Amino acid sequence: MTTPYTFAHNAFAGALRSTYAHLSDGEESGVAVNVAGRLMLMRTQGKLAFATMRDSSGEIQLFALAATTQRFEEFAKLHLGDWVGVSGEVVRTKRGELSVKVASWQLLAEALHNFGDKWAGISDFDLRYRHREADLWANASTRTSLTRRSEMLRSVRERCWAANFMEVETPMLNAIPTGAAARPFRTFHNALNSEFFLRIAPELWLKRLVVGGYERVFELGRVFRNEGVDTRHNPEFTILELYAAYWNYEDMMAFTEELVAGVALDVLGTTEISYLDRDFSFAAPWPRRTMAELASQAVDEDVSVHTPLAHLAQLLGERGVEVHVSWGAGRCLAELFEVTCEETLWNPIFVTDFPVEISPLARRHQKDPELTERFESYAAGRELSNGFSELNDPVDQRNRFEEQARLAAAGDDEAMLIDEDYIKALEWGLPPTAGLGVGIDRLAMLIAGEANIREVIAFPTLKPLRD
RNA sequence: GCGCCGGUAGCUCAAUUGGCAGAGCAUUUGACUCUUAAUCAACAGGUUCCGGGUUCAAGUCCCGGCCGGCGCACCA
Repeated sequence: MTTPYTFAHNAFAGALRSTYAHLSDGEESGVAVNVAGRLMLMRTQGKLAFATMRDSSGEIQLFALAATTQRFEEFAKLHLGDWVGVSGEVVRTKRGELSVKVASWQLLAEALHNFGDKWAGISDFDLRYRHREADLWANASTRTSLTRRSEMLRSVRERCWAANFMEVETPMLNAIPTGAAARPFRTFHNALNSEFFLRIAPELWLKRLVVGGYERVFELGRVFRNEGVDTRHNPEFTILELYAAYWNYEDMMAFTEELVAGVALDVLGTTEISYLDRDFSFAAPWPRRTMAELASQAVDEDVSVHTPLAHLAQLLGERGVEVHVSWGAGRCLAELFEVTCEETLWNPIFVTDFPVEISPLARRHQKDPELTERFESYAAGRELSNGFSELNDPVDQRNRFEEQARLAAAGDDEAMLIDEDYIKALEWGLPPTAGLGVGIDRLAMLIAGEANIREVIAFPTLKPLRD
Protein backbone atom coordinates (compact mmCIF):
# COMPACT_ATOMS: atom_id res chain seq x y z
CA MET A 1 0.00 0.00 0.00
CA THR A 2 1.31 3.42 -0.91
CA THR A 3 0.82 6.04 1.75
CA PRO A 4 1.68 9.75 1.65
CA TYR A 5 5.24 10.92 2.28
CA THR A 6 4.11 14.07 4.08
CA PHE A 7 1.04 15.60 5.63
CA ALA A 8 0.31 19.33 5.86
CA HIS A 9 -0.32 19.18 9.60
CA ASN A 10 -1.29 22.53 11.16
CA ALA A 11 -3.20 21.90 14.38
CA PHE A 12 -2.88 19.90 17.57
CA ALA A 13 -5.64 18.30 19.63
CA GLY A 14 -4.59 20.00 22.85
CA ALA A 15 -4.49 23.49 21.34
CA LEU A 16 -7.85 23.00 19.62
CA ARG A 17 -9.44 22.08 22.95
CA SER A 18 -8.37 25.34 24.53
CA THR A 19 -8.83 27.55 21.46
CA TYR A 20 -12.37 26.34 20.83
CA ALA A 21 -13.48 25.83 24.42
CA HIS A 22 -16.12 28.52 23.81
CA LEU A 23 -18.02 26.61 21.10
CA SER A 24 -21.48 25.67 22.31
CA ASP A 25 -23.12 22.33 21.65
CA GLY A 26 -23.88 21.93 17.96
CA GLU A 27 -21.96 25.07 17.00
CA GLU A 28 -19.61 25.14 14.01
CA SER A 29 -16.51 27.36 14.04
CA GLY A 30 -16.20 27.94 10.31
CA VAL A 31 -12.46 27.24 10.61
CA ALA A 32 -10.85 24.30 8.81
CA VAL A 33 -7.75 22.60 10.22
CA ASN A 34 -5.46 19.70 9.36
CA VAL A 35 -4.85 17.31 12.24
CA ALA A 36 -3.00 14.02 12.31
CA GLY A 37 -2.59 11.22 14.77
CA ARG A 38 -3.49 7.71 15.74
CA LEU A 39 -7.01 6.29 15.99
CA MET A 40 -7.77 5.22 19.54
CA LEU A 41 -11.47 4.39 19.29
CA MET A 42 -14.07 4.17 16.52
CA ARG A 43 -17.84 4.35 16.95
CA THR A 44 -19.84 3.94 13.78
CA GLN A 45 -23.53 4.54 13.63
CA GLY A 46 -24.98 3.98 10.18
CA LYS A 47 -24.19 7.06 8.20
CA LEU A 48 -22.18 8.65 11.01
CA ALA A 49 -18.83 7.73 12.48
CA PHE A 50 -17.06 9.06 15.54
CA ALA A 51 -13.37 8.35 16.02
CA THR A 52 -11.10 9.34 18.88
CA MET A 53 -7.71 10.43 17.54
CA ARG A 54 -4.61 11.03 19.61
CA ASP A 55 -1.59 13.15 18.78
CA SER A 56 1.34 14.21 20.94
CA SER A 57 -0.75 16.90 22.63
CA GLY A 58 -3.86 14.92 23.52
CA GLU A 59 -7.01 13.49 22.01
CA ILE A 60 -9.77 14.90 19.85
CA GLN A 61 -12.84 13.40 18.23
CA LEU A 62 -13.17 13.01 14.47
CA PHE A 63 -16.76 13.34 13.28
CA ALA A 64 -17.54 11.82 9.87
CA LEU A 65 -20.82 11.93 7.96
CA ALA A 66 -21.67 9.86 4.90
CA ALA A 67 -23.10 12.98 3.26
CA THR A 68 -19.99 15.18 3.57
CA THR A 69 -17.00 12.96 4.29
CA GLN A 70 -14.83 11.81 1.44
CA ARG A 71 -14.70 7.97 1.14
CA PHE A 72 -16.96 7.61 4.18
CA GLU A 73 -17.31 3.82 3.97
CA GLU A 74 -13.54 3.41 4.03
CA PHE A 75 -13.18 5.84 6.91
CA ALA A 76 -15.66 3.88 8.98
CA LYS A 77 -13.60 0.74 8.47
CA LEU A 78 -10.29 2.18 9.66
CA HIS A 79 -8.60 0.18 12.40
CA LEU A 80 -7.64 1.19 15.89
CA GLY A 81 -4.00 2.13 15.78
CA ASP A 82 -4.05 3.47 12.22
CA TRP A 83 -2.40 6.84 11.63
CA VAL A 84 -4.62 9.30 9.79
CA GLY A 85 -4.35 12.86 8.52
CA VAL A 86 -7.65 14.72 8.48
CA SER A 87 -8.86 18.03 7.03
CA GLY A 88 -12.07 19.48 8.34
CA GLU A 89 -13.92 22.13 10.26
CA VAL A 90 -13.69 22.47 14.01
CA VAL A 91 -17.16 21.87 15.44
CA ARG A 92 -18.81 20.83 18.67
CA THR A 93 -21.30 17.98 18.31
CA LYS A 94 -24.85 18.16 19.62
CA ARG A 95 -23.72 15.99 22.52
CA GLY A 96 -20.97 18.47 23.35
CA GLU A 97 -17.77 16.82 22.11
CA LEU A 98 -15.27 19.11 20.38
CA SER A 99 -14.54 17.49 17.00
CA VAL A 100 -12.95 17.88 13.62
CA LYS A 101 -15.72 17.30 11.09
CA VAL A 102 -13.95 15.16 8.53
CA ALA A 103 -14.08 16.57 5.00
CA SER A 104 -11.10 14.77 3.49
CA TRP A 105 -8.68 12.33 5.08
CA GLN A 106 -5.68 10.16 4.31
CA LEU A 107 -4.42 6.92 5.79
CA LEU A 108 -0.84 7.78 6.78
CA ALA A 109 0.16 4.38 8.13
CA GLU A 110 -1.70 1.20 8.83
CA ALA A 111 -1.45 -0.69 12.14
CA LEU A 112 -1.12 -4.37 11.32
CA HIS A 113 -1.13 -5.43 14.96
CA ASN A 114 -3.48 -4.18 17.61
CA PHE A 115 -2.04 -2.49 20.64
CA GLY A 116 -3.87 -4.26 23.39
CA ASP A 117 -7.28 -4.20 24.94
CA LYS A 118 -8.84 -0.76 24.43
CA TRP A 119 -9.91 -0.63 28.04
CA ALA A 120 -7.39 -2.74 29.95
CA GLY A 121 -4.44 -1.81 27.75
CA ILE A 122 -1.36 -3.97 28.07
CA SER A 123 -0.23 -5.27 31.44
CA ASP A 124 2.15 -8.08 30.58
CA PHE A 125 5.57 -6.81 31.68
CA ASP A 126 7.43 -8.76 29.06
CA LEU A 127 5.33 -7.29 26.28
CA ARG A 128 5.43 -3.80 27.76
CA TYR A 129 9.23 -3.70 28.03
CA ARG A 130 10.05 -5.54 24.81
CA HIS A 131 7.57 -3.51 22.78
CA ARG A 132 7.50 -0.17 24.51
CA GLU A 133 5.92 1.37 21.40
CA ALA A 134 2.77 -0.64 22.13
CA ASP A 135 3.00 0.13 25.84
CA LEU A 136 3.21 3.85 25.13
CA TRP A 137 0.17 3.63 22.91
CA ALA A 138 -1.85 1.65 25.41
CA ASN A 139 -0.85 3.01 28.81
CA ALA A 140 -1.02 6.63 29.93
CA SER A 141 1.16 5.97 32.98
CA THR A 142 4.03 4.89 30.71
CA ARG A 143 3.69 8.05 28.65
CA THR A 144 3.67 10.17 31.81
CA SER A 145 6.73 8.55 33.37
CA LEU A 146 8.89 8.65 30.25
CA THR A 147 7.79 12.20 29.50
CA ARG A 148 8.77 13.26 33.00
CA ARG A 149 12.17 11.73 32.50
CA SER A 150 12.62 13.74 29.32
CA GLU A 151 11.52 16.95 31.03
CA MET A 152 13.95 16.16 33.82
CA LEU A 153 16.86 15.84 31.38
CA ARG A 154 15.95 19.20 29.88
CA SER A 155 15.77 20.80 33.30
CA VAL A 156 19.10 19.33 34.40
CA ARG A 157 20.83 20.63 31.27
CA GLU A 158 19.28 24.07 31.49
CA ARG A 159 20.20 24.45 35.13
CA CYS A 160 23.77 23.34 34.52
CA TRP A 161 24.12 25.70 31.59
CA ALA A 162 22.62 28.51 33.66
CA ALA A 163 25.34 27.91 36.27
CA ASN A 164 28.01 28.23 33.56
CA PHE A 165 28.80 24.55 33.28
CA MET A 166 29.88 23.42 29.82
CA GLU A 167 28.51 20.14 28.49
CA VAL A 168 31.24 17.78 27.33
CA GLU A 169 31.54 14.19 26.17
CA THR A 170 34.24 11.73 27.21
CA PRO A 171 35.07 8.21 26.02
CA MET A 172 32.80 5.27 26.65
CA LEU A 173 35.42 2.82 25.39
CA ASN A 174 38.06 2.77 28.09
CA ALA A 175 41.30 0.82 28.30
CA ILE A 176 40.99 0.91 32.09
CA PRO A 177 37.59 0.90 33.79
CA THR A 178 37.84 3.42 36.58
CA GLY A 179 36.19 6.26 38.45
CA ALA A 180 33.95 3.96 40.46
CA ALA A 181 33.94 0.55 42.07
CA ALA A 182 32.10 -1.82 39.77
CA ARG A 183 32.56 -4.78 37.48
CA PRO A 184 32.80 -3.64 33.86
CA PHE A 185 31.61 -4.96 30.52
CA ARG A 186 34.41 -6.10 28.22
CA THR A 187 34.61 -5.58 24.50
CA PHE A 188 37.26 -5.70 21.79
CA HIS A 189 38.44 -3.36 19.09
CA ASN A 190 39.60 -5.31 16.05
CA ALA A 191 41.75 -2.74 14.24
CA LEU A 192 43.49 -1.66 17.43
CA ASN A 193 43.76 -5.30 18.51
CA SER A 194 42.94 -4.18 22.03
CA GLU A 195 40.54 -5.05 24.77
CA PHE A 196 38.34 -2.22 25.94
CA PHE A 197 35.86 -1.76 28.76
CA LEU A 198 32.61 0.13 28.62
CA ARG A 199 33.01 2.97 31.06
CA ILE A 200 31.76 2.62 34.61
CA ALA A 201 32.11 6.38 35.23
CA PRO A 202 33.36 9.44 33.30
CA GLU A 203 34.96 10.90 36.43
CA LEU A 204 38.66 10.84 35.62
CA TRP A 205 38.22 12.16 32.10
CA LEU A 206 36.17 15.07 33.35
CA LYS A 207 38.79 16.07 35.91
CA ARG A 208 41.40 15.96 33.16
CA LEU A 209 39.32 18.55 31.32
CA VAL A 210 39.45 20.72 34.45
CA VAL A 211 43.24 20.26 34.45
CA GLY A 212 43.07 21.48 30.85
CA GLY A 213 41.42 24.71 31.94
CA TYR A 214 37.69 24.16 31.59
CA GLU A 215 36.66 25.35 35.03
CA ARG A 216 33.08 24.02 35.01
CA VAL A 217 32.15 20.93 33.02
CA PHE A 218 29.35 18.41 33.10
CA GLU A 219 28.48 15.24 31.28
CA LEU A 220 25.04 13.66 31.15
CA GLY A 221 25.49 10.22 29.76
CA ARG A 222 25.38 6.50 29.97
CA VAL A 223 27.59 4.30 32.11
CA PHE A 224 27.67 0.51 32.21
CA ARG A 225 28.08 -1.77 35.19
CA ASN A 226 28.14 -5.54 34.90
CA GLU A 227 26.13 -6.31 37.99
CA GLY A 228 22.78 -7.60 39.13
CA VAL A 229 19.48 -6.39 37.74
CA ASP A 230 16.65 -5.49 40.09
CA THR A 231 14.06 -2.80 40.70
CA ARG A 232 16.79 -0.20 41.28
CA HIS A 233 19.55 -1.34 38.92
CA ASN A 234 19.74 -1.45 35.14
CA PRO A 235 23.06 -2.55 33.58
CA GLU A 236 23.27 0.68 31.63
CA PHE A 237 22.12 3.83 33.34
CA THR A 238 22.43 7.58 33.04
CA ILE A 239 24.63 9.62 35.29
CA LEU A 240 25.13 13.35 35.67
CA GLU A 241 28.68 14.21 36.63
CA LEU A 242 29.86 17.75 37.05
CA TYR A 243 33.04 19.39 38.25
CA ALA A 244 33.64 22.94 39.41
CA ALA A 245 37.08 24.41 39.92
CA TYR A 246 37.60 26.42 43.12
CA TRP A 247 34.65 24.78 44.89
CA ASN A 248 34.85 22.39 47.84
CA TYR A 249 32.33 19.77 48.86
CA GLU A 250 30.27 22.26 50.86
CA ASP A 251 29.81 24.40 47.76
CA MET A 252 28.83 21.26 45.87
CA MET A 253 26.25 20.25 48.47
CA ALA A 254 24.65 23.66 48.12
CA PHE A 255 24.60 23.29 44.34
CA THR A 256 23.19 19.75 44.58
CA GLU A 257 20.20 20.59 46.76
CA GLU A 258 19.36 23.60 44.59
CA LEU A 259 19.67 21.51 41.43
CA VAL A 260 17.45 18.67 42.62
CA ALA A 261 14.85 20.99 44.12
CA GLY A 262 14.89 23.04 40.93
CA VAL A 263 14.42 19.99 38.73
CA ALA A 264 11.42 18.90 40.81
CA LEU A 265 10.01 22.38 40.51
CA ASP A 266 10.52 22.45 36.73
CA VAL A 267 8.97 19.03 36.13
CA LEU A 268 6.30 18.80 38.81
CA GLY A 269 5.77 22.44 39.69
CA THR A 270 6.58 21.69 43.32
CA THR A 271 9.39 20.44 45.53
CA GLU A 272 6.92 18.38 47.57
CA ILE A 273 7.16 14.72 46.56
CA SER A 274 4.77 11.89 47.23
CA TYR A 275 6.62 8.66 46.65
CA LEU A 276 5.10 5.23 47.22
CA ASP A 277 2.47 6.72 49.53
CA ARG A 278 5.03 8.58 51.64
CA ASP A 279 5.84 12.26 51.43
CA PHE A 280 9.04 14.26 51.54
CA SER A 281 10.31 17.62 50.38
CA PHE A 282 13.25 18.40 48.13
CA ALA A 283 13.19 22.03 49.25
CA ALA A 284 16.67 23.27 50.18
CA PRO A 285 18.53 23.24 52.47
CA TRP A 286 18.88 19.57 53.33
CA PRO A 287 20.35 18.57 56.70
CA ARG A 288 24.02 17.59 56.84
CA ARG A 289 25.15 14.86 59.19
CA THR A 290 28.43 12.99 59.30
CA MET A 291 28.51 9.28 58.68
CA ALA A 292 30.01 8.72 62.15
CA GLU A 293 27.20 10.71 63.79
CA LEU A 294 24.49 8.73 62.07
CA ALA A 295 26.15 5.38 62.72
CA SER A 296 26.73 6.30 66.38
CA GLN A 297 23.11 7.25 66.80
CA ALA A 298 22.02 3.98 65.22
CA VAL A 299 24.17 1.74 67.43
CA ASP A 300 23.67 3.90 70.52
CA GLU A 301 27.35 4.42 71.22
CA ASP A 302 30.11 6.60 69.81
CA VAL A 303 31.75 5.04 66.79
CA SER A 304 34.08 6.56 64.24
CA VAL A 305 36.84 5.70 61.86
CA HIS A 306 39.10 5.70 64.96
CA THR A 307 37.10 3.07 66.83
CA PRO A 308 39.17 -0.11 67.19
CA LEU A 309 38.63 -2.40 64.22
CA ALA A 310 37.79 -5.34 66.44
CA HIS A 311 34.94 -3.44 68.07
CA LEU A 312 33.49 -2.27 64.75
CA ALA A 313 33.72 -5.86 63.53
CA GLN A 314 31.82 -6.99 66.61
CA LEU A 315 29.06 -4.43 66.01
CA LEU A 316 28.81 -5.61 62.41
CA GLY A 317 28.77 -9.24 63.47
CA GLU A 318 25.86 -8.52 65.82
CA ARG A 319 24.00 -7.26 62.77
CA GLY A 320 24.76 -10.25 60.63
CA VAL A 321 27.48 -8.66 58.49
CA GLU A 322 30.52 -10.79 57.80
CA VAL A 323 33.72 -8.73 57.93
CA HIS A 324 36.20 -9.39 55.15
CA VAL A 325 39.86 -9.65 56.19
CA SER A 326 40.82 -6.76 53.92
CA TRP A 327 38.42 -4.35 55.62
CA GLY A 328 39.83 -1.62 57.81
CA ALA A 329 37.97 0.56 60.29
CA GLY A 330 36.81 2.90 57.52
CA ARG A 331 35.15 0.19 55.48
CA CYS A 332 33.58 -1.24 58.63
CA LEU A 333 32.17 2.14 59.64
CA ALA A 334 30.67 2.56 56.17
CA GLU A 335 29.13 -0.91 56.30
CA LEU A 336 27.72 -0.18 59.72
CA PHE A 337 26.18 3.02 58.41
CA GLU A 338 24.66 1.20 55.45
CA VAL A 339 23.04 -1.59 57.39
CA THR A 340 21.70 0.61 60.17
CA CYS A 341 20.89 3.93 58.52
CA GLU A 342 20.53 3.89 54.76
CA GLU A 343 16.95 2.66 54.49
CA THR A 344 15.76 4.98 57.26
CA LEU A 345 16.86 8.14 55.43
CA TRP A 346 13.54 9.06 53.85
CA ASN A 347 13.78 12.83 53.83
CA PRO A 348 16.62 14.27 51.73
CA ILE A 349 19.84 14.48 53.71
CA PHE A 350 23.56 14.82 53.10
CA VAL A 351 25.74 12.23 54.78
CA THR A 352 29.26 13.62 55.00
CA ASP A 353 32.85 12.82 55.88
CA PHE A 354 33.36 9.35 54.45
CA PRO A 355 36.42 7.28 55.44
CA VAL A 356 39.40 7.65 53.15
CA GLU A 357 39.57 3.87 52.86
CA ILE A 358 36.45 3.74 50.69
CA SER A 359 37.02 7.05 48.88
CA PRO A 360 40.12 6.66 46.71
CA LEU A 361 39.43 9.75 44.60
CA ALA A 362 38.34 12.17 47.33
CA ARG A 363 40.48 14.75 49.06
CA ARG A 364 41.37 14.17 52.70
CA HIS A 365 39.37 16.05 55.27
CA GLN A 366 41.11 19.16 56.60
CA LYS A 367 40.22 18.14 60.15
CA ASP A 368 41.02 14.42 59.97
CA PRO A 369 43.26 12.70 57.39
CA GLU A 370 41.43 9.40 57.90
CA LEU A 371 38.28 11.02 56.50
CA THR A 372 37.54 12.72 53.22
CA GLU A 373 35.53 15.74 52.24
CA ARG A 374 32.92 13.52 50.66
CA PHE A 375 29.14 13.45 50.83
CA GLU A 376 26.32 11.33 49.58
CA SER A 377 22.74 12.55 49.48
CA TYR A 378 19.96 10.14 50.35
CA ALA A 379 16.23 10.32 49.76
CA ALA A 380 13.49 7.71 50.05
CA GLY A 381 15.98 5.36 51.68
CA ARG A 382 18.40 5.27 48.80
CA GLU A 383 21.52 7.00 47.55
CA LEU A 384 20.76 9.85 45.21
CA SER A 385 24.11 11.53 44.66
CA ASN A 386 27.76 11.33 45.55
CA GLY A 387 30.26 14.17 45.60
CA PHE A 388 33.47 15.38 47.11
CA SER A 389 36.34 17.76 47.16
CA GLU A 390 38.58 16.15 44.56
CA LEU A 391 41.92 14.66 45.47
CA ASN A 392 44.43 16.72 43.49
CA ASP A 393 47.71 15.53 45.03
CA PRO A 394 49.33 13.16 42.50
CA VAL A 395 51.49 11.48 45.14
CA ASP A 396 48.55 10.76 47.43
CA GLN A 397 46.51 9.65 44.41
CA ARG A 398 49.21 7.12 43.50
CA ASN A 399 49.18 5.82 47.08
CA ARG A 400 45.40 5.48 46.97
CA PHE A 401 45.53 3.61 43.67
CA GLU A 402 48.19 1.30 45.04
CA GLU A 403 46.01 0.54 48.04
CA GLN A 404 43.20 -0.28 45.58
CA ALA A 405 45.58 -2.54 43.69
CA ARG A 406 46.31 -4.40 46.93
CA LEU A 407 42.57 -4.91 47.43
CA ALA A 408 42.27 -6.17 43.88
CA ALA A 409 45.11 -8.61 44.50
CA ALA A 410 43.28 -9.76 47.62
CA GLY A 411 40.29 -10.70 45.49
CA ASP A 412 38.20 -7.53 45.40
CA ASP A 413 37.07 -7.53 41.77
CA GLU A 414 35.64 -4.04 42.10
CA ALA A 415 38.78 -2.31 43.29
CA MET A 416 40.23 0.34 41.01
CA LEU A 417 43.28 -0.14 38.87
CA ILE A 418 46.22 2.25 38.70
CA ASP A 419 45.64 4.82 35.98
CA GLU A 420 49.05 6.28 35.14
CA ASP A 421 47.61 8.72 32.62
CA TYR A 422 45.37 10.16 35.30
CA ILE A 423 48.24 10.53 37.76
CA LYS A 424 50.21 12.30 35.08
CA ALA A 425 47.26 14.63 34.51
CA LEU A 426 47.23 15.51 38.21
CA GLU A 427 50.96 16.25 37.93
CA TRP A 428 50.06 19.02 35.52
CA GLY A 429 47.93 20.54 38.26
CA LEU A 430 44.25 20.13 39.16
CA PRO A 431 43.04 23.28 40.92
CA PRO A 432 40.91 22.83 44.03
CA THR A 433 37.80 21.26 42.56
CA ALA A 434 34.58 19.68 43.73
CA GLY A 435 32.71 17.00 41.83
CA LEU A 436 29.23 15.54 41.84
CA GLY A 437 27.56 12.45 40.45
CA VAL A 438 23.79 12.03 40.33
CA GLY A 439 22.02 8.84 39.31
CA ILE A 440 19.51 10.20 36.84
CA ASP A 441 17.39 7.04 36.72
CA ARG A 442 17.04 7.02 40.50
CA LEU A 443 16.04 10.65 40.49
CA ALA A 444 13.61 9.97 37.65
CA MET A 445 11.98 7.24 39.77
CA LEU A 446 11.36 9.75 42.54
CA ILE A 447 10.09 12.42 40.15
CA ALA A 448 7.85 10.00 38.27
CA GLY A 449 6.71 8.11 41.35
CA GLU A 450 7.87 4.77 39.99
CA ALA A 451 9.04 1.87 42.17
CA ASN A 452 10.79 0.03 39.34
CA ILE A 453 13.72 1.58 37.46
CA ARG A 454 12.51 -0.09 34.25
CA GLU A 455 9.48 2.18 34.25
CA VAL A 456 11.66 5.25 33.68
CA ILE A 457 13.83 3.65 30.98
CA ALA A 458 12.29 3.50 27.52
CA PHE A 459 13.98 0.23 26.63
CA PRO A 460 15.32 -1.47 29.74
CA THR A 461 17.88 -4.23 29.46
CA LEU A 462 16.15 -7.61 29.09
CA LYS A 463 17.41 -11.07 28.54
CA PRO A 464 17.19 -11.91 24.83
CA LEU A 465 14.52 -14.46 23.99
CA ARG A 466 15.75 -17.95 23.10
CA ASP A 467 14.16 -21.18 21.84
C1' G B 1 23.36 -16.61 41.42
C1' C B 2 19.22 -18.35 45.15
C1' G B 3 13.90 -18.51 46.68
C1' C B 4 8.64 -17.64 45.81
C1' C B 5 4.98 -16.58 42.07
C1' G B 6 3.39 -16.30 37.00
C1' G B 7 3.08 -17.56 31.35
C1' U B 8 -4.30 -20.08 28.43
C1' A B 9 -7.20 -16.62 21.51
C1' G B 10 -4.06 -10.39 18.90
C1' C B 11 -5.15 -7.92 24.18
C1' U B 12 -7.35 -8.44 29.33
C1' C B 13 -8.66 -12.64 31.97
C1' A B 14 -11.77 -17.43 33.45
C1' A B 15 -11.61 -22.87 33.52
C1' U B 16 -14.37 -26.79 40.65
C1' U B 17 -11.02 -32.82 42.66
C1' G B 18 -7.00 -34.46 36.85
C1' G B 19 -12.76 -35.23 33.05
C1' C B 20 -15.57 -31.78 26.01
C1' A B 21 -10.50 -25.09 26.59
C1' G B 22 -14.39 -20.24 27.67
C1' A B 23 -15.80 -14.79 28.14
C1' G B 24 -15.12 -9.47 27.11
C1' C B 25 -12.50 -6.34 23.83
C1' A B 26 -9.99 -6.38 18.99
C1' U B 27 -10.58 -8.72 13.93
C1' U B 28 -14.50 -10.33 9.96
C1' U B 29 -19.92 -9.82 8.26
C1' G B 30 -24.61 -7.25 8.89
C1' A B 31 -28.12 -3.24 11.28
C1' C B 32 -28.10 1.79 12.99
C1' U B 33 -27.84 10.10 11.29
C1' C B 34 -24.92 12.68 17.67
C1' U B 35 -21.60 8.48 19.64
C1' U B 36 -18.19 8.77 24.25
C1' A B 37 -15.12 1.60 26.47
C1' A B 38 -21.57 3.38 21.62
C1' U B 39 -25.33 -0.46 21.05
C1' C B 40 -27.49 -4.95 18.71
C1' A B 41 -26.91 -9.59 15.74
C1' A B 42 -23.71 -13.27 13.55
C1' C B 43 -19.04 -15.63 12.01
C1' A B 44 -14.23 -16.76 13.04
C1' G B 45 -10.24 -17.08 16.26
C1' G B 46 -5.91 -22.14 20.39
C1' U B 47 1.47 -25.81 19.76
C1' U B 48 -2.83 -23.73 27.11
C1' C B 49 5.64 -20.81 26.89
C1' C B 50 9.06 -25.20 25.21
C1' G B 51 10.66 -30.52 25.99
C1' G B 52 9.97 -34.97 28.65
C1' G B 53 7.12 -38.06 32.34
C1' U B 54 2.77 -40.12 35.30
C1' U B 55 -2.37 -41.36 33.91
C1' C B 56 -7.90 -44.41 30.64
C1' A B 57 -7.61 -38.96 30.57
C1' A B 58 -3.03 -33.22 31.89
C1' G B 59 -4.19 -26.01 31.09
C1' U B 60 -4.31 -28.62 35.95
C1' C B 61 0.25 -33.48 38.81
C1' C B 62 5.99 -34.59 38.43
C1' C B 63 11.06 -33.46 36.12
C1' G B 64 14.07 -30.25 32.97
C1' G B 65 14.42 -25.72 30.15
C1' C B 66 12.94 -20.52 28.45
C1' C B 67 11.06 -15.60 29.71
C1' G B 68 9.03 -12.28 33.27
C1' G B 69 7.36 -10.22 38.28
C1' C B 70 8.58 -9.90 43.48
C1' G B 71 12.15 -10.80 47.40
C1' C B 72 17.26 -12.03 48.78
C1' A B 73 22.39 -11.81 47.37
C1' C B 74 25.45 -8.47 44.51
C1' C B 75 25.50 -3.11 43.73
C1' A B 76 32.30 0.57 48.38
